[in-house]
Amino acid sequence: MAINEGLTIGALAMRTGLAVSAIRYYEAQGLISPWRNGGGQRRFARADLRRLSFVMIAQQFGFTLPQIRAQLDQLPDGRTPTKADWTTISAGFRDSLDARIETLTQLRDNLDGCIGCGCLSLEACALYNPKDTANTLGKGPRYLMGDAPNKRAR
Amino acid sequence: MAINEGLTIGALAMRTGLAVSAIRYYEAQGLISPWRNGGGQRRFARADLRRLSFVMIAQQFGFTLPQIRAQLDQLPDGRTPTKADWTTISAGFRDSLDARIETLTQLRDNLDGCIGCGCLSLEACALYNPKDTANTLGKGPRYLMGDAPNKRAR
DNA sequence: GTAATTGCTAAACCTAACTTTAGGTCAAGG
DNA sequence: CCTTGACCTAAAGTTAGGTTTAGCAATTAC
Repeated sequence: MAINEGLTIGALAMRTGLAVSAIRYYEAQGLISPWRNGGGQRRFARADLRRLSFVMIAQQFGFTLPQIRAQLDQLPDGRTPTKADWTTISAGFRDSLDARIETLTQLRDNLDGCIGCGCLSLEACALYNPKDTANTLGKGPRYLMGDAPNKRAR
Repeated sequence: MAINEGLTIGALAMRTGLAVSAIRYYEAQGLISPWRNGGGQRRFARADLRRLSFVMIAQQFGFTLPQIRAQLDQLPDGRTPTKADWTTISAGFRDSLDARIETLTQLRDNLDGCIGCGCLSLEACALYNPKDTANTLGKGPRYLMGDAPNKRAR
């Protein structure tokens, strides 16, 4: 009943909407670092609410957990992050998001051309060499263009 | 050496850039239906080049294989698809892509607001209730909002 | 003081979209 | 004919991002 002992994992789960198991998983991935109480149970700082919020938003933006971790690692070490700290790392979203929107828009415009010409064929279609790597994120044939892990390297 | 016996899987792989294993997998998923030669090997129609092109583009757009299959199933049954057939099913892309661009744009605009106010907190941030389901596609905590498979339904 | 919650760990399971492996078969060149 | 390279199947492995299960410990409520 001590006032400042931190949040339990259940409380954090309720506040964030995340599953308890997800929070434990995020800890395993280094996204949060709770301390332990006398009985070995996790206790979380209130600032972790915000950290998890950041994680959830970043996921909607398509970032992977390692990428999100990299962002979070830029937060100040010893002290609780300030509003300004969060604003700084959030700004990175803006750029990434702009880039993704532009990529999609280009894709759409290429498609417009293709629908117009009816091509959709390997030889002629601009869609086959989109210069972005948006599709590398877990979708599609993963070793498309020469990044096979050990092909012929045996 | 017969001229019109169809493409081998290796030839198709080379022409599309896909791995042989991926092509077999696509057949298992019902995306293509090669016939077999006397020795039991797969032989593909030239139209399958275009089918696979379609698959690859659709993946870049974020469609799942079942969704792509559904699109392909709309192609005419007995005959080789015409330019017009392809144009028709490609048009569906356009709508989907427009929708995704708009979703991302809204997300970005919400973020702008959040960066401005510095909130990024659960209580106040508009980002926590984005009405789209873009994030349901294999990312993030999958059973966030009451669609748990058998929770408490035991 | 004891029962019901809640928490703990480790390991297994899940999905999508493939790849890899193992153990054979087919086809083409010399 | 015989070797080499392309092909075959079935099953297991891979990655990301978690969930589920099992068996046990700590907290909280009465």
